[in-house]
Amino acid sequence: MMKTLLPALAHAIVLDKKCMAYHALSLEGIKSQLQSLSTEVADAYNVIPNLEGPAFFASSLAMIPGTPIPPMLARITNGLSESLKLFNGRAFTCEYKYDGQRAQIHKLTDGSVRIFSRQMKESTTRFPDLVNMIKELCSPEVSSFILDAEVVGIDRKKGNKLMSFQELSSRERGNKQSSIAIENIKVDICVFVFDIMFCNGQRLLDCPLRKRRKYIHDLFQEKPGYFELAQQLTVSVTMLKTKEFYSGERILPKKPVYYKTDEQPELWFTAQQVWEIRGADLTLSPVHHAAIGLVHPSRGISVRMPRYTRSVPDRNSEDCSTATDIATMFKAQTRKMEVSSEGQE
DNA sequence: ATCGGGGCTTC
DNA sequence: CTCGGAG
DNA sequence: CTCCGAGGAAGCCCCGAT
Repeated sequence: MMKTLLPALAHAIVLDKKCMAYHALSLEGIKSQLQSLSTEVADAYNVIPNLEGPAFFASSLAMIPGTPIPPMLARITNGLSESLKLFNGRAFTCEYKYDGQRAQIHKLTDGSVRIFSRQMKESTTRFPDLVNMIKELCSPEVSSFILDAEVVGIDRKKGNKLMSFQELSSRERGNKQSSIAIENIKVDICVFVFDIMFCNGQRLLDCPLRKRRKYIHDLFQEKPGYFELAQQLTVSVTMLKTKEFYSGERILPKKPVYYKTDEQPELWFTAQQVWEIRGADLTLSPVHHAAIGLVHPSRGISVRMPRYTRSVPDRNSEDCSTATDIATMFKAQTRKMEVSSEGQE
């Protein structure tokens, strides 16, 4: 109840001590003073949720690695349209919601690493493997930090397949005194880091997410299946409308037989929208099948560095570029060195 | 030595 | 985690 | 709208009964 009790206590103390010249203020003035007092203690609690000791009352508040901070929590919306409204047309970042367990990872100035749960309880003894990963993958110049991450169960024998929350929770717990034994861990974990709140004595919460992401990227070495940055995507409104459009019955249960590709995407859609794509070049591809057989017997043509430009509503799917069109475009472009060197195969 | 339930923690 | 009441 | 408590599923931990 810290968000209720703390402001109340602060009000009581200040009013009792008559620290401010309240008699000189209007009622509205007093209210506004108390309001800002509430904000101040709430801010302090968000950095030092531990009311013992002098740190909480220090004038310059700083996080202290080893003392967990209240986690930033998600808020539920009614759906995409409501989220969209909140961002009011601006691009925003989406992040994959991993189904695991929240972990606030601290590295202390003495070199030790400690893990805290969403409820700010210490869970270091449950994750000795995570502690080792951090020590291994953190740049030596980083003396202290606080990271926000999701720990997910992972099956390394099945191509790093992520496991369900239930499987992760079947992992041993350990207790305050003793860590679980690293040798007979039955559920491996991968850590997906999505934020860094503090690093080398510096509070980072006030700098943009983009920048915090870059800090993580620069200060840690990623290791697939062990320590990864959370997957994210910055989305424009055009893309979102496309995300809404391709839903429901427009998602197909399986690949239609007349779709000629070896690609194995997660979803298949009906062909009903024509998109304009801009690219740097057309290249011969061992993977993609567009215009296969027209410029090379076994290779198709792909777009190098493709970017979505716009959808073309006045064309239906039968009116998009054909294999012949693509072959013609490929032959017309000036840079086509692969053709001459590999065309003889 | 083994089992089961209450306690605790996660989501 | 979700839900709903209090303010 | 924010805060907070109630309540639920699932799993490990621990301790007392057998």
